[in-house]
Amino acid sequence: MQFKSPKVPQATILRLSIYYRYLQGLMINGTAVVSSVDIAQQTNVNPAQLRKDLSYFGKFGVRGVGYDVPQLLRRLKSILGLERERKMALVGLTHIGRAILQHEQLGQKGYNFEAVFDCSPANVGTIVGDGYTVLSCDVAKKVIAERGIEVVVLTVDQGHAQEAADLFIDAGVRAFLCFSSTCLSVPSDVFVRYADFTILLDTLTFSLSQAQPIAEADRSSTPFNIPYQRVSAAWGV
Amino acid sequence: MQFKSPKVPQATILRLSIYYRYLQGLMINGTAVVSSVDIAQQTNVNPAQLRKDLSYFGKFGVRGVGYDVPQLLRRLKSILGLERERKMALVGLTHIGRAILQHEQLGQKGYNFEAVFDCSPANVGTIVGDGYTVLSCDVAKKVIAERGIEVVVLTVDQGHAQEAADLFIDAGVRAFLCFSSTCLSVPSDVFVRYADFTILLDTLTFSLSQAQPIAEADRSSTPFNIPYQRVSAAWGV
DNA sequence: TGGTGTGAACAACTTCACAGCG
DNA sequence: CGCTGTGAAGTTGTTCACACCA
Repeated sequence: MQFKSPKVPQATILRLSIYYRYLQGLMINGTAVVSSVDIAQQTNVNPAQLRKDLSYFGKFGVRGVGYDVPQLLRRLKSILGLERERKMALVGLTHIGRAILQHEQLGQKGYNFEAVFDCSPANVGTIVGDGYTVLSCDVAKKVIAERGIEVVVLTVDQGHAQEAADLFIDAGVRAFLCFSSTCLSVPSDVFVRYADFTILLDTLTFSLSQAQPIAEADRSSTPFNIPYQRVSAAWGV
Repeated sequence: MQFKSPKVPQATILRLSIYYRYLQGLMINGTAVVSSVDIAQQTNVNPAQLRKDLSYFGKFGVRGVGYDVPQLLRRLKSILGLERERKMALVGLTHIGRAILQHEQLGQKGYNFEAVFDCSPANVGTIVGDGYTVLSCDVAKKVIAERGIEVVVLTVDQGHAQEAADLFIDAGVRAFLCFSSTCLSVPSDVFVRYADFTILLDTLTFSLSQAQPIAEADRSSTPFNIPYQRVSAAWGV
């Protein structure tokens, strides 16, 4: 069944993940069938958008009826590559790093930490979270290879992100979730996603200051003309 | 100096915030002048993109020279609405919530927590982080108004996000940074940004599974044709 | 000369509108 | 009759290429 594989927008993948979460909820409360309009409403998306998103990957629904929840869930799981568990490492014992280690939902979703690294000698050897012994970055290459780690969650201190990324790229890691506000420079076969929420705060601040045009004083700033909010925007754009 | 104010892409605001961070770094190490090519390289953006982004808001550079770092910083600060400090509240004492409270960079950037709320009676009244007394959600309306809180960081447990959002919308809050994976349903004058990094992990997983087309077995999945990586994509799209 | 500013060309993404089918 | 699936139309966003100016 070879599709002619038209280009899949990046934003589609993001939305697929959002649909997936909503469907998991439906599954739990026993809903069997759902329409594109319903999913779309609950995920702040245009119904046609949802159908188009799915259409990139095949046909999933029944005309006049809707989508079978368990079946669509399985298909999405397969598309997103979530059938296999993913082995991750956390690098950098910051506050956020420690919090992420304790995030129960990650395990439920098939994301498991196999190692925790930190470069500060004070932390190496201590035990954190659910019984992880903190490893030195010196053994990165060995441990990454031995434990088959594919994804690194980078929660190092400001300014050490690039250095750490280089180290783990050298160790063979090709996927990074980066929480610092530095932009990483990486080879083109390495994937990076940025999760620095202070950037999102800035966009909120911008929206707020546009919304209440003149606060107190001179503000010669024209209220700039911003297009309507789209879903992808709320997610970092 | 009334601009004709053409539409500003949402993605532009995001990038402005990223440029801002890079310029702060330049400022600290004393660089006086910078070119669009340099900023663009360090932020993984096309130089024309950077210039276009700025052009929505005026003219900032000197032809043949580049941009004056302190001056551009000031202008960006003004555009993003960062001149005034922003009062925030944190809602939900989860692990991530506690970590964010301790995030030093927020204060440096003008984002200050004025209150911490939690609905669990076990937490109310305890002291967390830098001396915050945890407040009950019952007093939300009063406290929000009294302290002039504009932004709520929502770190409640899965499933309580909508409920909490409704409560604080009623209390007058118009900007939310939401860490749970639920999509909120809010009036059109309320701004929401989502910071659920598990969605980003899913997009990483997708990319990984596309990159190594056939892992072990049957996988009838065609390697879908994904367009090149763009900056906004790495930020959640 | 060298780097900005920008209209115009291009590319990506979203929405419409309706055909098609259960 | 209702809801999916999808080409075509429309909209938004990015890149090019070059005029312009210190």
